[in-house]
Formats: sequence, C-alpha cells, structure tokens
Amino acid sequence: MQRRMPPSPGRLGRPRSAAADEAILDATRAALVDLGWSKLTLGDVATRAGVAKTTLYRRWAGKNELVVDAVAVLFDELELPDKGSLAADIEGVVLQFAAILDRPETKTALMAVVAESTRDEPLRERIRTSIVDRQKRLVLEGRARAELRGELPASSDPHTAAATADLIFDVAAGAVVHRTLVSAEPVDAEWVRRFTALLLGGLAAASH
Amino acid sequence: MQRRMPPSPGRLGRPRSAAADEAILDATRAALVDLGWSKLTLGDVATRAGVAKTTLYRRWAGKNELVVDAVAVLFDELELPDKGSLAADIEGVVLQFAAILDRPETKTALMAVVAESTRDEPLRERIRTSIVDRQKRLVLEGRARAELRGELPASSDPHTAAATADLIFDVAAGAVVHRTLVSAEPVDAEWVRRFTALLLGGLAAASH
Amino acid sequence: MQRRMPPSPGRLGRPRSAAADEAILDATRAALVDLGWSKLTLGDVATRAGVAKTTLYRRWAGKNELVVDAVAVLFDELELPDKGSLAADIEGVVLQFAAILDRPETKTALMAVVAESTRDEPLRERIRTSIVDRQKRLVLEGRARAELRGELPASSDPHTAAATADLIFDVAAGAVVHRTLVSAEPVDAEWVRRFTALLLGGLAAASH
Amino acid sequence: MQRRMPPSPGRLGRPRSAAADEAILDATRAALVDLGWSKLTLGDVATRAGVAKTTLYRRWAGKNELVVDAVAVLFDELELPDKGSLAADIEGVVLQFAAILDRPETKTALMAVVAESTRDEPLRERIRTSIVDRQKRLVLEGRARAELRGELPASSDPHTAAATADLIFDVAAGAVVHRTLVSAEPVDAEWVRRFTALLLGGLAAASH
DNA sequence: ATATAATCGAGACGGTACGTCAAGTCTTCTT
DNA sequence: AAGAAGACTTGACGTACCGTCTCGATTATAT
Repeated sequence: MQRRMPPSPGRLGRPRSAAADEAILDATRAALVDLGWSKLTLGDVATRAGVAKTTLYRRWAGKNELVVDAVAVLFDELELPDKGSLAADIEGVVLQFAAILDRPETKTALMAVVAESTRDEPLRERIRTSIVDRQKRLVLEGRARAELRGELPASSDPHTAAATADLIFDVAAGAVVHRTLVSAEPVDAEWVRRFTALLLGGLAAASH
Repeated sequence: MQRRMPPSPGRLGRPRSAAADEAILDATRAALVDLGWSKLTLGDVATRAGVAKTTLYRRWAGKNELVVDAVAVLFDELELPDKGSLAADIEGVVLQFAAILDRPETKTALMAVVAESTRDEPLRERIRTSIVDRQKRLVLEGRARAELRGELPASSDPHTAAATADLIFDVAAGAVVHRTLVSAEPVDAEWVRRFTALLLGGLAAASH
Repeated sequence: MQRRMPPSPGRLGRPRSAAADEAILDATRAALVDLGWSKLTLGDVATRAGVAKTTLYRRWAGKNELVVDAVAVLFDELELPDKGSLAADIEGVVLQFAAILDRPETKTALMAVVAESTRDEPLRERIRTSIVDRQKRLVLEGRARAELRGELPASSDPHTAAATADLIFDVAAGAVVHRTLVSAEPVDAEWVRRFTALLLGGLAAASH
Repeated sequence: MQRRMPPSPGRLGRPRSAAADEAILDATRAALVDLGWSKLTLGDVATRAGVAKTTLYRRWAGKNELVVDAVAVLFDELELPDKGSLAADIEGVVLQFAAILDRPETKTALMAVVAESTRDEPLRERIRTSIVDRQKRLVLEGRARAELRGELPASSDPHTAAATADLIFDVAAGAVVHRTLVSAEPVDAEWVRRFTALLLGGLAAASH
C-alpha cells in the first residue's frame, strides 16, 4: 500500500498515527457509499475520519490513490475455493468477484479510477498491483489445480500458456464488469453457469 | 439524442442554432483528447466552440450528458462487414470496436460516464440507447447472418436465444474493454483470433 | 418624459402601443415595492407588464432611465397649498414631500438613481428635469406668495434671491431626505414644526 | 468594524492575515474611483488587492458591507477645529464634511449604500455606527463648546436639546449632501457662509 | 530534563470551476 | 414597423473544493 512519502529516513519526531490510516480508509469507503465517486471530497473524508486534511495529504497524493487503497482491501477476500471440479471452482470465484463488484463502494469507484488511469500511468500501475494482479493470480492457481486434477493437459509452451491466462482473465473479469456496470443485470447463478460453460467449452475447443 | 429541454412545443421565438450543436460536440471531443475526462471543463468546451456557457447549459444538463452525446457518434461507424464466415465477421467487428475504444476521446471518457451511471439511472439509460444498443444490434445481426449461412442452427427457444445474445455481448464487449483499459494491452489481430476461437468454440460446445 | 428614440420620423409600420407605456411604468413601481432597486430586473418588469423585453429596450435606455420615469410621476402631486401663512405653507409642502419620499417605491429608488447620476451626466439631467425642478418651483412660488402677503420683503438683488432660493431648496429637501433615509426617523408634524421654525428664523435673521 | 464571522472564539488554525484587510479596503476605494459603485465587482477588488475572492467573502458578507467599511475610514479625519467662534467652527466642519463627500470614492458610494439600506436593516445599523454617529458627535461637541464660550445658553430640557441636535444634524448633513449630489453645485466658502448664517439665525430665533 | 523534529487538528490562503442570473442584442414568426 | 417569444453573448455572481500554508499543541527519539 504505497504512500506519498515513505516516512522513514531517520525516525525522529512524532510517528504517524496508525489509527488514522484505518479511520481514513473506512471513511473513504463510507463516503463512496453515501456520495459516489464524483461527489466524494477529501475534505469530507477527513471530517468523517476525525482527521485534518493535512494528515490525509501527507499520506496520499490525491483522491485517486486514496480510493484505490480504500477499495483494494475488498479484493483481499477473493480466494479460489476447492469445489472439486474446474467448472465449480470457476463458478465460485466468479460469483465472489461479482459480489465484491456489486457493493456500492466498488461499483461507483472502480471504473472511475480505471478511467482516470488511462491518462495517469503511475495510477494504472497502482491499480494493477493493488487490485488486478490479485485477481489474476486466481486464474493461474485455477489452471494449476485443474492440471493436477487432470482436467486440463499440462501447459506445454509457456508463452502460449501465459497468453491464454491473460485472455481468460480479460474475458472473465471483463464479462462480469460489463454485465454489472453496463448492462446493469445481475450476475446470478444462472448467468454464471452459462458463462462458465461457454468459457470451458471454448478452452477445450481451442486446445485442439 | 436527448437534450435538456425538448425545445420545440410551439415554435415561437428564435430557434436554436443548429451549428452550435455540432461546434459544441466537436469541441467536446477535442477537449477530451487534450485534457481527458477529469480535467475537461464546460467553460473550456464553450470557449473552444465559440459559444457562451449558457448556450451549452441550455442544451445539456451537465458534463456527463454532453460527453455521452459527443462520444456516441463515434460508435455510429460500427457495422458488421460480410467477410464470408462467422469467425471472420466477428474478428472484423471486434477489431472495429477496439479501434474506436482506442481513440483518446473514447478511452478517457467511456468508463468515466459508465462509472457515473452507477448512481444516475437516466444517464445509464442515455448510455444504453446512445451507445450500447447500437453495439448489441451487431450481435443479433451476426447471429442471423450465421443462421442463414448454416453456420449456426436456427435458434429454437427465443428466451434462450436472447440470453445467449446478451451473454455474448457482455463477453465480447467486456473482454475488449478490459484488455484495452485495465490490462492496457493492444487488441491486435493475434489476440482477436484467439478470442474469436474461444468464443466460437464455447458457443459450439454450449449448443449440445 | 424622454424616450430612447423619438419614434416619429416617418410613421410607417405598426405604431407603438400607448398602453404598453403605462403598463411598464406600473410594473416598474410594483417591482420596486416588491424587490427594491437592486433586485429589480428589466426582464421581470417586462414579464409583469405583459410585454417583451425588446419593447422595453426600444423605449428606455436602461434601468436608471426607466426608474426615473416611473418615480417621477409620483412627484406630480406635489403642490403648494395656500394655508394662509408662509409657515403653514412650508409645513404643508414639506409634509407632502416627506409622504412621497416615504413610499417604498420612492425610498428605495431615489437615492439609488442619484448615486448613479454622480457618474452619468445625462442621467443627472433627466433627474433634474423630471424630479428636482418640479420641487424647486415650489420654493419660488412660496417666496412669491409670501412677498404678496407682505411676509417677506420684495427680493432686491436677483442674484442674491436666486442663491437664497437654491439654499432653501437644498436645506429643505436635504433635511427631509436625510431624516427619512439616513436617520430613518419619521418626518412628523412635530419635526416639521421645529424645522420650519428654524428655517424661517434663519431667513429672517439673514435678511438684516 | 464588523466582519462576517468574528474570527475569534478560540485561536485555532491559521490566523487571518491583517495585511489582507488593508489591501482589500485600499483596493475597494481605488475601484470606486475607477469604476464607481455600480460597476465595482468583488472579483475585481480581490484581484486589485492580490487576494483570492474567497478571502474577501470570508470577511465581508457582500459589496454593501465592504464599501461601508472602505468609506468609513475617510470620515475618521473629521474633527471640530477650534476657530474661536461657533460660526467659524461650524463653517470649518461643514467644509471638511463637504471635502470628504466630494471625493470620488465617497460621492459614488455613499448614497448607493444608503439606498440599499432602506431594505436592509443590519446594513443601516452598520452605516449608522461606522459613519453617521461619527458625524453626529461633532454636533454635540460643537454645542458643548459654544455653551462654554457663552455663545449658547446651557441646554435646559434634555429632551429638547437632543431633538435640536438631531434636527441640526439632519439639516446640516442633508443640505451638504443635497447640494453636492443632487444640485451638483460646489460647497464653497460663500455657500457655507450663507448656510451657517441661516442655521445660527434659525437657532437663535428658535430659542426664544 | 531538555532539545529537536515530525506529527497532529484547525482553519486561512490563492486558485479554478461551478452552475445561475441578468443585461442587452438578435432572430424568428405574428400582428 | 412594432410586437411577443425566446435564443444568443457577455460577464459577474457567490459557493465548493482543491492542495498548500501557518498556527499552537503533542509526542516521540536523541542528547
């Protein structure tokens, strides 16, 4: 969780309050729920957190960075449950992802920071390390587990394997995001079943 | 293309300048390219368009509505080319979509308005009618053409057919958007080939 | 009552509505009562009068000129009643003047246009001819009547006589205005009696 | 000198810049000279003062309050010079008052705020305490000094004395204001001499 | 214990953009 | 030509946040 200035060189002076950090991130999520991304103001977050605006700016460079950090922790709960089959595993994790994305904090904030990141490379990097890579890891774990189970052949060419993982990731994450935010339809069990069937069928066909 | 006040009931008074409309939308796209979504200001757009701020506010309710209209026309060029096979058709249209999405105006603005739309139902509706439905139509046309060619069986259950079209749409649009904006990787011929193979393979497998 | 353009050169086309004039001046007075000088807008006046803004601007150059005309007619009712003695005459006219000045239309507007006129010579001229000279005439009439009655000696030096009339006018009008607007105290019979005594005493003393 | 928010209760936070106050009032007077009351804008004043508009609004509620404060200090120089006789004292102070009123800052602003004050009681109170009472004090001092000199009998009934002082004040201030602003004639030595003769003659006659 | 130094809450600061309002002009159709 | 209607340009309004700064007051380590 990157900060503006690593506060560390010598350690003279009063140390930064650890409690303030959590209070600020909590306040940020609460403000996102109440106000949405565009009406959230750092002054309001500071007030909610019981903290001065300077304290906030000492730790984060701006709204984007703060919100990324506030939302990132929500993705920590994502994990790949072992449900016995690749299809069931995928359905489980897609449902988890959809559940996180359906929260008001996430829904309003995630696409906003992604939009900002198209003109702010450091922000994109922060999003990648804090949020995206955490999801991508699940794809790799899922593949590895499926290979162990014998549901998928061991990956031969590592280049092809990586490209396939990227593709699966863009397809899965993209589909869930698009259905949730653009189509504004629920990602329910029925939809997930159909999506998983499509994905696995496509993978099987593509591996010939 | 909805406006703030349908200007028309009787036709008393001076009519609204039609030229101003185009000037404003052009200026909006130019400002998006130069400044990006978050730094675009309506005052600046008005200045670029050679128009007073009030003229702008008379026609659009705010930044969101204006940007949706400005970006929407870019999607008008999307069409389903007949390249002889379903796979080729899909690849063609996906590449077209990716090309539009890769433009600076679109890249910076589209996700931003989608993010806003999570808290603004009329805005979501406007996005849907101005942009999304225009793309969705292509999915339906592609299916119809493929059935004519005999590449796909005639759709039996209309409910299932509709759900499948929705799924394909979310998968295709979502994957392209995610790869472009989140992964920030190019949607090139190679990627489109792999994606199309996955999609068609999945469809074939799912239809058993 | 000067207008912007004497509408007269040839008399082609539709003639100006005479009714509009009265409607506009009435609306102006009503708006002054409701809103005061600074919040009065010409658009609102036009609406109240049931008239288009263009009609209003065709006849008056702006807010100042319009208000002067609207208020001026109120001073038409000023007249010098013959109450038998100079003192009684003065008391009567001062009370009349104070009554007009105490109306909400007048109170809020008169000093405002005078303030404007310090930087607008044509406006000052319009105020003088429309309002001030109408009052000054009363001073001259009063003096003439008093000389006829033998209460004052016939004016010898015309220069001195004119200067004295000016002085009396500034003193009387100024005192009433100041008491009404600045001191915000009522100009009642008691005050008028004391003021008149002061004025006449001073005149008598000064004529030795 | 009242402000919008008495900034004082605790002394937390950064204190208000004292230099800004003077800069703003100076800029206000300069803008009055250049533009006059009605064309003066707070944005322009802020720019002239090298200050942000918000700083200005933090301290004054609006144009009226600001201008009253800016003009009020000019009246601080008013004082009652001891010239040996009541007549000479009055002439001196009337000339001083006329000189202040003849300044472009004062001429354009004073009647304007008085006009506004007819619909704004707090503004009238501010004018009274900041400007008017400062002048009225001179009348009382003048009377006291004249009684000491034996030029006037000691005031017997305090009620009558107060009423007389008020009357003198309205007459003197009103006459000077009216001659300066309405008649637009100079308050020169000759006029002051005649006015003083009238006033003192009237007072003497009224005291019998 | 006593500097030294970075933190803290509070709030003023110079800016920028907001969205609205009124002024005064212009363009259309109607009278 | 005048009229009503209403769009037009211009420019000021007063507010909201931005991100920085200046205070006095804590709260640590380093002398």
